[in-house]
Amino acid sequence: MCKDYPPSQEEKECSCHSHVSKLPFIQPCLLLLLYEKPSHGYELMEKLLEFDLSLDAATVYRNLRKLEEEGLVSSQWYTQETGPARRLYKLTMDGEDMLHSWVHTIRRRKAVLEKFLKRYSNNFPNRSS
Amino acid sequence: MCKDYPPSQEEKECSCHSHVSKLPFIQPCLLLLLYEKPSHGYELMEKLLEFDLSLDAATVYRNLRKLEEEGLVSSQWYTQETGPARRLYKLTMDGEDMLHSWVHTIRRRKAVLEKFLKRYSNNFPNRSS
DNA sequence: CTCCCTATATGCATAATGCACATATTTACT
DNA sequence: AGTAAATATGTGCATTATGCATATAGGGAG
Repeated sequence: MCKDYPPSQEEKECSCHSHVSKLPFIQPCLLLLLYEKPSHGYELMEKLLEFDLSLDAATVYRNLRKLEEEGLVSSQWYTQETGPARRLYKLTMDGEDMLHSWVHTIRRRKAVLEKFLKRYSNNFPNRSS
Repeated sequence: MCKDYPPSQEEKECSCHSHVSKLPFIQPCLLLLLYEKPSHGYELMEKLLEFDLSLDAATVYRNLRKLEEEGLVSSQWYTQETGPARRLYKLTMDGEDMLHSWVHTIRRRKAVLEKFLKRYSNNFPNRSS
């Protein structure tokens, strides 16, 4: 892994791009969902299904707390409605910058997957669906 | 994570697909490279750069040993040429089946990334490069 | 009164990785 | 000859991330 991961706000990307291969996809998904609408963990857990992400509650809550530690989201308790208290998260400015940064990584990652699939097709032309 | 990961040889895919998000990309890359040509760890380490994968030697060697435990590759010491002995790996029949199985996962993973990027573009139309 | 859904959180075992380090062979340079 | 560097594989250790189980608590349905 390179030294400057996660990418700084100045560079918007790290220099070696090695994290393309270990993309912790839940993080950019949370940032995008929170850009669209402030939300809480339990709701986000369900929305993550749209990105084929597993719905383990512990993982979602811990990732949200981690994003908050990094200053990418902020939270406050919300008890207006019925039911248990919710921790309502919203995206910060740094979080929005990080979202844009992630997009570069994800585009590159997509290109790598395409490269793999093309190379596979070259070896197995009959299986290229 | 679902119970039937990795996918069995019968099903070719697991049922919940949650591993799409945690794709250990080094494994399918090793299988594809070994389909193209039997090789050893040090050489594979360099070829993995083509797929943007970090070149930590320990990770490569340990993944190869793991693939061998699972019966997807086989190895034998090779001392014909000059230099230190090499452990020469080649793909097994099960390994080739697993490679085909991985392709389904990677295609789905690619579709998820495209879904993310499209959703991002909807939110930031000016940034859609 | 109990069960289930909503909502958040912690503890523990497991798995995977990065880095440092160890070892051995051969080549290249001084 | 001596020493550094490239080739080649491997282990040990600390860190990190995850899944699963569990705990807690509010509120609605039967």
